[in-house]
Amino acid sequence: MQRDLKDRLYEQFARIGKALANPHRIEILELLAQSDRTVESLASEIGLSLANASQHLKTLRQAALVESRKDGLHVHYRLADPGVFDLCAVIRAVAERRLADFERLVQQHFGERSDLQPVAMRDLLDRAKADDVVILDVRPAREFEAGHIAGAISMPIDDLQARLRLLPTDREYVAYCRGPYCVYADRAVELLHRSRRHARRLFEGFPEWRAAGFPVARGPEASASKITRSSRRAGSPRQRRART
Amino acid sequence: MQRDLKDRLYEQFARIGKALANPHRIEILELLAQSDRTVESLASEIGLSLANASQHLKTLRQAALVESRKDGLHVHYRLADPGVFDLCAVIRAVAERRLADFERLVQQHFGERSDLQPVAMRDLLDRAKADDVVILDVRPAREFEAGHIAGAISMPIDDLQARLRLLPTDREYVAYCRGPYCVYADRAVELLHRSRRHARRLFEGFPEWRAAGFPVARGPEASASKITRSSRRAGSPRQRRART
DNA sequence: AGCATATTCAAGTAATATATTAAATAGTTG
DNA sequence: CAACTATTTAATATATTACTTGAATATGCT
Repeated sequence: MQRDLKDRLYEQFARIGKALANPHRIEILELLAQSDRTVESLASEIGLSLANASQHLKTLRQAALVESRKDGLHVHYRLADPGVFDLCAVIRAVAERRLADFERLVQQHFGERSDLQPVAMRDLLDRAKADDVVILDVRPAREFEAGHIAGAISMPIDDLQARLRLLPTDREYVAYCRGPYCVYADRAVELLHRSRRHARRLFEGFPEWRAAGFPVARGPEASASKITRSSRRAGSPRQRRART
Repeated sequence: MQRDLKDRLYEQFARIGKALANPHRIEILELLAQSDRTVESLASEIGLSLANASQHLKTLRQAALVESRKDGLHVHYRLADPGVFDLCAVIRAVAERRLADFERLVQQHFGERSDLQPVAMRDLLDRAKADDVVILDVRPAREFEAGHIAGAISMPIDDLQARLRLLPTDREYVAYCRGPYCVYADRAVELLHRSRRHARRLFEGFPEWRAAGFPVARGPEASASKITRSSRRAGSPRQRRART
């Protein structure tokens, strides 16, 4: 009964599913959720051959999940719709809740992270409004420029060590990166702790922040030199807020 | 850098994606979003051989999207997590917005539906609170029992014609079914219109209602005989509300 | 024009997925 | 226990997918 119609509708849904049926393609989508990228840039970041990356992108384009724009020699790919990130996010959520293998993997590699008391998005928003915290975007500059948490300062993880002296020691820092399983923010927090600064990471990454509808900004700007010392108690970090 | 970890994480995500890479498996998931079902029941509804249905269910179980429970001769399958319906919903949303083929298909088969002015979930909730409308669940009784919109009356589409006389002519009706592309509610509205009753369909279906957090109920109950005639103007349907 | 670079395309192969058929298992009924 | 039903498993043919390699295309630069 209506079999033909149903088959055709579900065939369309499965086009999306098929595009998500490969680990490298999901990784491509999550990278594109940070910023546009060229084929070569995606291939080298993920460790794919150029031809292979190009083929995956073709698959994704045929499923209408990405779009491309030609710019001279380069072809820039981008997500076709904010809903594409939702796809990744829901897959991740289900994997977290349901896949024992996934949980084990996370436990092995991020088990110690709970000691670092990641900050929730809502809490960060409140503290940012109170100008209570310095938000550090530790992703590559290109991704910061494509979109970042409003008020954040670009401090790519590779430059952080060299630029530490720009960061007053009496402020509190929250670092964020690409997502909950990206280690950039962990490394940043580690570096900041080593230099006796108070720092935590945002639990999520920028795409989750944007998807939640929290304030974002675009473009370069906000050099670290703008960070002022704490106006509250010069020389000593303010009391840590209680978090449960 | 951290390639090995990333590969393993994305491999897990892709397990979910692979499970969604087949039209019949997506259809199985959407059916299970209505109610638990046995293998045989799924196979016959979808038009699959038993062995084939069993294999698809095995795939879904290995991706931890469904669980099974043995009951005598039968094995009942159910969604493993509410997030699994979210997967279907997000895929559908992306298909609707991005796939031209899908849009064309919908236009061809449901193009005339906009004439019927489907009711939005929010509007239905408001009107239900005001006891302004009779909500008819036109899915099979089994699905109604597994969960339905709070206050709805079970009126399976196959019985509707025979039970029409139980429905006062001076009330307004909203019929709903499995989802936006299920035709049961369309047929119900058509039958009700033919018998000069005022009726519209809910745009979405029960799983969307539940996922939105609107009030639901379980179990049999609520026979049609409980429907009272309108207390406002006996004999004539009340004025239609303006909808834009 | 000639060369370099970025990307796509085409062909081939290995691996994986799908559906069919037949056989095996497990539980129920008489 | 035999007959029956629901489900799973196994075996197989076919189709699809993933990655590699090498060639083709397209653009920009000198």
